[in-house]
Amino acid sequence: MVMMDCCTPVFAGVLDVDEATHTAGLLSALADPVRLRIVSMLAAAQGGTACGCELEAPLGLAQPTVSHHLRILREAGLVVGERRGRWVHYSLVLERLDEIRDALRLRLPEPV
Amino acid sequence: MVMMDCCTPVFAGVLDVDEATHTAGLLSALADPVRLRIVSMLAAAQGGTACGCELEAPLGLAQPTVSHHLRILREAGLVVGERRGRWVHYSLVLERLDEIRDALRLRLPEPV
DNA sequence: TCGATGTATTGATAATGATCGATACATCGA
DNA sequence: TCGATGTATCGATCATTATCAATACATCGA
Repeated sequence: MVMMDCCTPVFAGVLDVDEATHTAGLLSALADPVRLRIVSMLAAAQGGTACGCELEAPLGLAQPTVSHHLRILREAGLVVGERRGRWVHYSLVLERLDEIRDALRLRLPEPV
Repeated sequence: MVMMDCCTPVFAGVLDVDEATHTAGLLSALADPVRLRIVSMLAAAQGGTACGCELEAPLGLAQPTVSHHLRILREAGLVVGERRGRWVHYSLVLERLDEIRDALRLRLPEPV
């Protein structure tokens, strides 16, 4: 059996660098155990909202660390923070989570 | 208006550390522009399969770098590699992608 | 067996990121 | 206005990671 060539490269519909970078940015914001737990805490909280001060103890992390993670989630558009008095109440942006799930729904080519 | 307390912390059903670490590991494997493009290339390739040598040129990366990314995808269970002669043909593990998408489907609490 | 080709590993380097103490900023109650 | 409390930023440190040259390993064709 002669094997001169590998296989025929057909890369139609492949993510370009910009699309891939954008999606990777969203995924990176979620690809951390602490931030996943924050997201699940916000999803489980009454009204889908919690203030940062509530997160430190269950996460077992210092306040600047929690603030750091909330900032990353905020800059990725996964959460929004609304100040109410001394506290900032964070809530999920479900549309952004849906966007991530949609980005992972690959369009496979038709079987030949 | 008196504001002595923040809000009532109710964190039932929150991801524990092990679950969060596992999901974060899967997400980290995808949270890279190069690896997202590799995944989309495999999804678009004939038969859902491509060999590593095909990826270097369109990605514009050196061979060890592509091999590095394929290894990360492989160790995360997102792709499998099958050697055929000199070449290793990689294909997607769609079940693993579904697992990620399912992990991002949050179970929101019932409205009160 | 030998040279060619595809793949994996090693080692080094530069960049990114997680963490926290210290500190500054914002808002409330008194 | 002042002290208390929640939040954000700064600076430093340590760990992780993306990249590639060099090299080793695997397989094919001759």
